[in-house]
Formats: sequence, structure tokens, C-alpha cells
Amino acid sequence: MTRRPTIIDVAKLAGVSKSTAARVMNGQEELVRGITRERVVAAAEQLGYIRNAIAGSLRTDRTFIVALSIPDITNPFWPEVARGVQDTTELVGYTTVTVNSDWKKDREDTMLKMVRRSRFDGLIINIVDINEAELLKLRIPVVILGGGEHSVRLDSVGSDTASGTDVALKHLYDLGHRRIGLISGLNRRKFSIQYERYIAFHARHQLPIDANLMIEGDFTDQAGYEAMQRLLSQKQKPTAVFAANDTIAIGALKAAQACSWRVPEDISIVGMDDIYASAVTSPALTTVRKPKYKIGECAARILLARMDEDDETYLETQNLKLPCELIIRDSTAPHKDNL
Amino acid sequence: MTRRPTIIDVAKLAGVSKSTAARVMNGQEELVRGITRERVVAAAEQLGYIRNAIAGSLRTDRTFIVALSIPDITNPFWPEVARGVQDTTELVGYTTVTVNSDWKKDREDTMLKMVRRSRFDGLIINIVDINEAELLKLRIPVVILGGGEHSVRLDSVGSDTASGTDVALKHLYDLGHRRIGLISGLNRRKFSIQYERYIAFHARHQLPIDANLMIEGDFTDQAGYEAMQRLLSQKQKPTAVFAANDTIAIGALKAAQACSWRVPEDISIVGMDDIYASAVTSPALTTVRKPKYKIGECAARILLARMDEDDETYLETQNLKLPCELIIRDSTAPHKDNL
DNA sequence: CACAGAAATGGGAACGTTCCCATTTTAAAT
DNA sequence: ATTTAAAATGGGAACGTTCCCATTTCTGTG
Repeated sequence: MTRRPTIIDVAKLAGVSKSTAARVMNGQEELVRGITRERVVAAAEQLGYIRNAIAGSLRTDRTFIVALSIPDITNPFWPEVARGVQDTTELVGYTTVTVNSDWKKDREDTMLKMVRRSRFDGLIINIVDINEAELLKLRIPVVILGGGEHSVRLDSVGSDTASGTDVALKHLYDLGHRRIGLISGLNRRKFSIQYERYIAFHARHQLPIDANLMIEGDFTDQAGYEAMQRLLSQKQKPTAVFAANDTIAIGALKAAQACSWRVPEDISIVGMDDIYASAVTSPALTTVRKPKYKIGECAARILLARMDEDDETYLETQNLKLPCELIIRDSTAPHKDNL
Repeated sequence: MTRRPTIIDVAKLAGVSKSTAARVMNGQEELVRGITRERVVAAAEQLGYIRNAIAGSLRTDRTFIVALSIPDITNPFWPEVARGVQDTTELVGYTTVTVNSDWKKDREDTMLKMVRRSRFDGLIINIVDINEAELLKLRIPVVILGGGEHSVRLDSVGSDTASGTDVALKHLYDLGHRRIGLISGLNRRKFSIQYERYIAFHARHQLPIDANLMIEGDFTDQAGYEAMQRLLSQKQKPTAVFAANDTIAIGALKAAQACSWRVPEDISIVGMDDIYASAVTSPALTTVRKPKYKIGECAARILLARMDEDDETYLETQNLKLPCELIIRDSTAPHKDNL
């Protein structure tokens, strides 16, 4: 069992200095003469030389690794975002390390420690609890995923949840619905975007707001189920419901059906995200599609540009809100009384 | 902007040698006296010292990173497996790099190159095309995900698809079904496990085999849809269908409903995997649950043991087949004629 | 108090690359 | 052929840690 060949072994075999051999192997080939280059390549081939990225990283202080911190890869929203990031970074030779924060501060802290110790080159993060100052202290490019509050210092990429919410509510409104329930998710911010837009929408259309129709819960189907049960136990029941995400909406759908309410005949439901499961329920869910893959792709693109000091694509801080798209399926229908 | 403090800076400030400082910082603390230790810790604290893992890796040839190669994180089967791996490795300080092979040989090759160059310590892989010899050449522990064919040299962790298939077929048989359709997925092996067990099951119960009831396709809902259409266009239609995975089963369910067949009254459907979506269809899908998280967890556990030379938990090669579980929901019912 | 043995600490080399600068070789111009 | 500039190559240092072995300091015993 012989040890792995190094660039020095290659150089010796090729009869050149390690500098020359290194130039051939790491892409500065234009600096070495054709004949020499071939000799080095042949030697490397013969020895089965594999560049030791660790040694290179130590010298250059570049690892070509980026970290992606998301709540939970098991949550159907995130795999697509992750692929967007992975595919994009991989294209230019970067490796992505994905970590799950589980919405927990301590896991986020652990992740940050790893980023520092392992000298990752960049970070794409859906923030749990960390603040901007701490991210800046990392001294590496950071792109924030989601995060409504604009930042002057840090780039962010999210979806236009506000407009998406408006479109969903308008869809219901146009179908004649006037009593619309809202099941929103709890947020680290005081009020969710959906909550705010719901209020604004009612104001704009001069609809009365019934606090009984607005329920907050977790982003789980269980929470959606219970919320719908509460909505359907009101004296004045809603004729349509907008849920902050598809998982909630699916729970709501199940609850409605369990109470023998027909969807969409008796009540319409709109979700948000467009996860795979939302297309396979019966009825299939009308939803606001978020550009999940694109979010990851965009975040990665910006990060890559920031990590490349020669790249001047993005001169100023980016705060992207990618457009959502209303996907009309079978869980929404005109309000009966208005037909 | 001053450079990051090194262990030497810490040592200087604490008034000790770098060896002593290093001993304190990397866990050989028992070798240094209490008073000295405190001085070093204080100095590190004061300077905000962060150990450079890259430098350590260069010296020790250990990166504490493992690679996880799966087909596609976007496919609902894999996120749970990935979490099983991530959670388990992270517990002992390892980082997991997840890569998507997309079933493509060239992506698998790229991944292997990365593992070698970056000197990862271990690999967990759902094989696309690579052979055992090449994996052994990596000279790092490797655990195979799935992979029916037992190996003497490499550990593997999968689920007991064979028994799972038997249980599913028996469930249908016990419900009185005698004409059972099979929609299996194409495989790099000649025949899939489900295919083999389907044949064996029919032999065991002395049921005739109708080749028209056995269809092979992709592991997609589209393929499931088309396969079901074909099954329902037979003269002798099946009264139940077993699909090789839930995605296929969902496609089959949609096709049946599109043809106005009632599930389960007119035809029963059983899937496999138990992905999230299978629980939200109407009717909810009866399926064979694969222990996805556990698969990842087990694979990681074995890998960790192999990477730790002092660990002798697994003396011989492991070829685990974790048990599946039949989840009876609403897509299966007794065959009418046998009631 | 001397001594041995153990405990604690120190110093240099090594890991494999890249970077910088010096030196040699080549090509072009006179 | 000579000079000059450019191109090609070489050699050493540096990145920050860990490992090995040597040295110093401590502890307990006779």
C-alpha cells in the first residue's frame, strides 16, 4: 500500500519542478509550453494523481464549498429550493452542504460554527434567529432566503408572497366569495404577510373583517385541520378559505370533507406553495405556486457573483421577490348565492 | 482588518507553546495542567480563536465529511433518508454533503471525483452505475443504499422490498382479489424484486399468470396513469393493482378515477414507500411503508463505525434489509364477488 | 535532599498545495 | 552574432494544524 501521489511525484516523473507541474494541473496551463504540458499530463495520468483540495484550500483560503441552511429538507417546500442551489453552484465547481435548522436557534448556531471552522466560502440561509450583524461578522458572502424585511447590507431572495396573497384573495373575490376565512401560520414577525394583505384586501374592497374568520396556527396539516373545524363551527361560516401554505390547506380540506362539506361546492379552498401533494388531493388544490427552484437558483447565482471578486454583475444589494403564479385547480368554485 | 488568530497567537498570548495550546483546543485537555488550561482557554476566548479545520484536515487526513449520493432530493422518497443520514452523522461532528445523481452515470462520476479530491471520509450511495471494484478503490468506507444484490465486501442498507411485496399481495389476496395487476418500475436489474415476488406469489397460491396484467414503466405518476389505462382496457380486467411505488400508484388512482372506476369499490390499489402524498389522496392510499429515515440512520451508523478504527461494532459486512410495514388506508376493499 | 519516574511542556518537521520572485530559456529584433 | 524582452521554469516560503520526540518540571519516596 503506497501513499497517494502528490504534485511533487508528478513533477519528478515528468522531470519538471513542482511549480510547473502545478501550473498544468490547476488550470494555469497557458503559462507552460505544449511539450512540457503533455509530459506533465502523462505523468499525472500514469501515477493516477488526484489534486488534494484540502492542501489547496489551506494555501488559498478558498474551499469552494457553500452552506445552505434550511428548516427541514423533509418539508416538501425545501427540496426544490435545495436543488436550485445545488445545481447552480455545482455548475461552477462548488459543493453545497445542506443543513437543517429545524427552526431552532441552537442548531443555527452550530451551523454557523461549522461554516467558520470549515472555512466555507458562502452561505445561503433561511434565518431562524440570527441577526444581520452576526452574519456580517462571518466575512463571507451571505444570501438570505425569504426574509421579508429588506436589508441594505445583505442580499435576499424570496417570493412575492404579498402579491401572491392578493391574487389568491382576488380569485376568491371574483368567484363571488365575500366571507373568506384565513388560516395563517405563526411567524417570528408579529404579523404574517398573508395576515397584512388579508386586512388590506378587505379594506380595499370595503368588506367587513370578522376576527372569527382569521386563525393562526402552525404550518402543519394538523393545525389546518383544527383551524378549519373552528371555522366551520362559527355561526357565520366562511364560503371560502385561504391557507398560508398547502400543508395547512390540505388539513383544512380533510377537515371540511370530514364534516361532510363538499369542496368546492360548499366551500372553496386556496393554498400556497404548490407542493406535490397539493396536486393529488381530491379535489386537487387551487394554490399559489412559489418559484421554489428559481428561488434557490437565484440565491446561488447572487452568492456566486459575490464570491467571485471579479464579478460585478450585482453592484448593489439585491432584495429579490420572485413572482408567484395562481394555479387554478378544483378546490375553488363560484359562490352559490352569487351564481 | 486583521487576519484571523491562529493557535500560535493563542499560545503566545497565553504564554505557552503552540503544542500546549493545541492540546487544550482539540480535546487532549487531560494532558495539560488545570491552570495552564485556563490560561489558554482565556486567551482563545479573548482573541476569538476559531480552529481552522482545513489545516487540521491536511495534517490528519481526516475531513469529518461524508458524501451522500442519491438520485434526486426532489423525489419525495429521499429527503427522509437524507435526514436520517444527516442527523446521525451530525451527532458525532460529521458534516454530510448531499449530491443528486439524477440516475446519471456521468453525475455519479463527477461525485466520485469530488469525494477523492476533497478527501471525504466516507460515502453513502444509491448506486447508478458504478461497480464494487471502483468503490473499493476509493479506500474509504462505503455503505450502499438499497442494492438488492448482497456484497461480501461492502455494507448495504435497504428495505425488505420482497417481504413488503408479499405482504401487499397477501393483503389483496385476503380481500378476495384473484386478478391482480402489477405496475412495476424499470430497473437496472433485469427483473425488479416486485416482479419476481409477484410471479412467486402466484405460483404459491396457484393463480394463473396473465402477462397482460404485468406492466413495466418509469417510477412516475405519468407512467402509472398510462399503465392503469392499459390495464383497464383489457378484456379481463384486474380487480386490484399493486404499484411499485406510491407515485405510480397515485397516477394509477387518477387514471382509474378518470375512467369513472371507483376506488376501492371497483378496483383496489396498493402502493409502496408511503410518501406524504399517498396519505392525502382520496381515497387515501393503502401502501407498504418503507422505513426511510431508519434506512438513512442505519447506513450512517454503519459508516460511522467503519470510519472509526477503534469501533468494532460491525465485524463482518452488513447487508441490512429493514422491515416494511403495510399501511392500510382506503384504497383497498374486499373484492365484490367474494363478499 | 537527592533521585527516579511520571507528568507537563516545548520545538521542529510534516501534510500538499499555491504564491512570489528569481533564474533560465526562447524568440524576436537589430 | 548580439542584445533585449518575453516566455517558461524553478525554488523556497507560507498556509495552520498535528505528531513525534526531547526537554523540563513536578511529585513522591527513600
